[in-house]
Amino acid sequence: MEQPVSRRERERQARRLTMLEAARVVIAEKGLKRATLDEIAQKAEFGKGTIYNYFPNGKDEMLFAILDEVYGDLHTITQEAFATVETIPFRDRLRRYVESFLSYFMRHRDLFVIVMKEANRIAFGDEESKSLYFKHNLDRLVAVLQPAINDAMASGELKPFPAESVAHMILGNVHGYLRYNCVRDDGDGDGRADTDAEVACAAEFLCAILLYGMADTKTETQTTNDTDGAAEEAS
Amino acid sequence: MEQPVSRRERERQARRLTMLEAARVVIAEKGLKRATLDEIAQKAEFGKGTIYNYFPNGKDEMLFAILDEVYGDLHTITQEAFATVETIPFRDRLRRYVESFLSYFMRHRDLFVIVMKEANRIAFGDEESKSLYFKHNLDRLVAVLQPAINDAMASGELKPFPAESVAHMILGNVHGYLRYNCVRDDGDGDGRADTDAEVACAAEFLCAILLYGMADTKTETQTTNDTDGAAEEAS
Amino acid sequence: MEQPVSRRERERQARRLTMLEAARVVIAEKGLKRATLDEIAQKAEFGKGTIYNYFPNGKDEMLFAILDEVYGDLHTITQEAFATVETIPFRDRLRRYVESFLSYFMRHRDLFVIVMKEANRIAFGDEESKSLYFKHNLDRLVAVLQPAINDAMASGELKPFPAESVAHMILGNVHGYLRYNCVRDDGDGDGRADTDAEVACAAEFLCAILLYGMADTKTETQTTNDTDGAAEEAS
Amino acid sequence: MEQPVSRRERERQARRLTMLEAARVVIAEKGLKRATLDEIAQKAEFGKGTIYNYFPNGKDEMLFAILDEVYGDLHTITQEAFATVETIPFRDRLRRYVESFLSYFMRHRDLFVIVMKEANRIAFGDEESKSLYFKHNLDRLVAVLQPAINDAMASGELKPFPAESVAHMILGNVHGYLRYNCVRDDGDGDGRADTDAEVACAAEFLCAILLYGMADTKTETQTTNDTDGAAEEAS
DNA sequence: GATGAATGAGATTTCATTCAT
DNA sequence: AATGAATGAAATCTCATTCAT
Repeated sequence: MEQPVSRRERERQARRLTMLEAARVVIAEKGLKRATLDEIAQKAEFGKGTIYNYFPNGKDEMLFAILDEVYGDLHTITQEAFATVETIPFRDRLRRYVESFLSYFMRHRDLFVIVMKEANRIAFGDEESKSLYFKHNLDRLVAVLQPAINDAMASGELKPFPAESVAHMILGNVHGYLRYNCVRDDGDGDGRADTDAEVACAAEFLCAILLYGMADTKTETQTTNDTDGAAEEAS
Repeated sequence: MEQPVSRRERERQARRLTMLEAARVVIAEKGLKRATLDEIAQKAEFGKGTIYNYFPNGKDEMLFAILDEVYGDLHTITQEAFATVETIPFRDRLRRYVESFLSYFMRHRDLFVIVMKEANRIAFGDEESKSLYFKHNLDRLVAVLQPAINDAMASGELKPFPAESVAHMILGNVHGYLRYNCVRDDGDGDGRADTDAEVACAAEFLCAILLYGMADTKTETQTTNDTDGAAEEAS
Repeated sequence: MEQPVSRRERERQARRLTMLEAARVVIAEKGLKRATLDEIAQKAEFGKGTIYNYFPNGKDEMLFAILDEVYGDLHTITQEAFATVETIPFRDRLRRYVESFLSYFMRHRDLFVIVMKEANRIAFGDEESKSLYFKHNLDRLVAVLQPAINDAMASGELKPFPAESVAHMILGNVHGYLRYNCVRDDGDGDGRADTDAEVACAAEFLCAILLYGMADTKTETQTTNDTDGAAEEAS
Repeated sequence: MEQPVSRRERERQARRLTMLEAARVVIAEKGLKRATLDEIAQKAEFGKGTIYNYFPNGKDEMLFAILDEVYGDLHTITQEAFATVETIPFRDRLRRYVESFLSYFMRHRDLFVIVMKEANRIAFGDEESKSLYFKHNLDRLVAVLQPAINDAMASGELKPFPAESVAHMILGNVHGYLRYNCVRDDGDGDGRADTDAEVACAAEFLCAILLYGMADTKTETQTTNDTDGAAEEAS
């Protein structure tokens, strides 16, 4: 990361970024299929041939370069929340994590749109190497979450569910909330002002349910025992 | 459904189904874009032109016919679980619902794959009429869930969260679990034998967390109050 | 024409006419190529297959059946004006002829549109048998005009130009006027009221120039001699 | 026309012309509909895609590019004959004009065939923007003729008919003669030798009748008065 | 290294014609 | 005799990729 790079190399990287920026905008707007290399090249202000010098496999390679960045960022966010050895309770870490995650995609809506449009399509597609890419990146996130979850279970802060399933559930709910939110106010360029508050509120809601559930146990305490039983059964 | 239909009409419907069946297989395998009408027609053993007699707008119309069926089924499943006036507790209804929902897609894996591949791509696409289709169908499901949730909140069975958000969260988690499961054992045609047990187990897990959370409140009861506060704040 | 025909045969003819009527409307509106047999069959309220029973060669045969009728009518009109042995001057016959001809197509605008759209296209096309059809029908009209023109030349009423060229020029000018007129007020469904007057006026104009020219010979009588010379040279 | 153009641009124009040349041949032979882009591309020795780079709207755009050239040439011919301020009599201008006009299409038989086949079909078609194209180009020619006709009427050389109708009649007769001629010796590649003489002869004939009519007024001068009356009535 | 013109495989769509009912 | 569902050849148009300049 810190190695000395030639001016030439730095310029090359700058051009790569310009191209990816253009690809991001066009792919987010039209989807991978309808985004044409012509349009990306035009927006990037490079010749079509030049794009191929930087991304020999064309659009696909650009998409994965964009996804690399996204998953890299998410990995960093996840590590910042869970990888450090701190003594703060899991529930606070979770809250902070959910907030960073939501905030990241609220700030990069176009990246989220790209992920939504293309990730599942490719992940469920018949090109195994590509679908493994997503499995692998998801696993990397889970691998960061899992130890923290195990620790919290060991310390009695969390019920003893399968840690991997819990990790997926956390990720799935963040993802799900963003989807819900994107569909909801699709298109209205609402002020960034209330976004932070909105994110905080959403994180509050998600953590509340994930941690304590939606059932009101003050009135029906008799079901608590069943729950614990379930926790031990779950695969 | 029970009205007398002409033989002609019955045959027409049968051919439609044959075509949709072929489309389902091909689209699930290749995704909408890479599925060609030629291949669908070939698999259905009809001429390409015949497909156009039944689906004048081609592949797109076939996709939406398939989705209509899926969303119709999901609506039925949702109504069966929540629309009836019964006195059984919400948590049991939820459990039954989650199980039916999971079971439906476990039995129709290809439909789930199609939904995963195409629904988000279209829902986030720039053709408004099409993206509204998904918003509309999601709203229909929520509309069935919401009254049941409100009732359960009124009776004190559920905490007072915003019912719509709760509904979305339930749907999102079922969806998320299926995604997780599909990615996991993608491709291996494992025996149907343990599927029912697997579904029951997954439903157990999802309901456990959704209803009672992952936090072990026996050891840290002091946070319960925060939770209730959150419930009232959430948008 | 007057032979006894079976009811069966009469009904067959009636259906033929219904079909041609529909074809006329559709072909006039869309042109032969864009007129589909589906649309013609629908408008005629017959099955597509039935059309083929009556016109085994499809659209093309229908077009030629329509043209047969048109050229038949034009032939009749031409004969009515020129084939009878009368002693009225040529200029009066011409005037009457031009008026009938214009009137015919003013009353059957759709037929004229069909002729304009398709006749030249086919006449100049590479299917010899079809282009001969038009040559033949034009020749039939010329064959009626020519003797009358020769007579008028013999009697000194017309200058001695080649009769065939004169015949074509007459037909060409009637045709040209209709074209001009159709392009001019294309689409406005103007009242039929002034149509007769309009036709009379147009006939007057055409005959005036064809017979006496546009040059004002009262002021420049010296050119008259050249003219006669030309008349003898022309092929 | 004389501005310095880059080599690149010159080559682009050359390729455009090669493509149009191929299109001209194929469209003249088969007509617009039966001419396929495949065949045009093959004849031009370019890939199909390349044609679309130069003519994004395909065959149609090529046809109109050809027609643009034709109508441009006709406009030039018309201006050369009538737009200059000269003192030569109208009848001589007309003679020269008719000769140039006929000569142009005799030298470019394929262009005339294209005009005959497609112009009326489109002009009478239901796409208004396209039919207006022909109306507009005809009007441009009339606009050049009309002032010259008005001048000739003012100076007493022509009888006072409506100038616009006279202009259309002139154009219509040239057009009509070409049509007649084309139909007549369709296909025989007769020597160019006698073509000039033929054109001169045809021009002589057309002008003779247009200017002085076909009636022999030496024997029946009594009708002259009627004629002048008609001239003033005509619309 | 940058460029963009050229390419043609491949997809969609139309519709005249056939033929079993 | 009437029908219209089935057919597939044929045409258009797109766009990822190549490669000479």
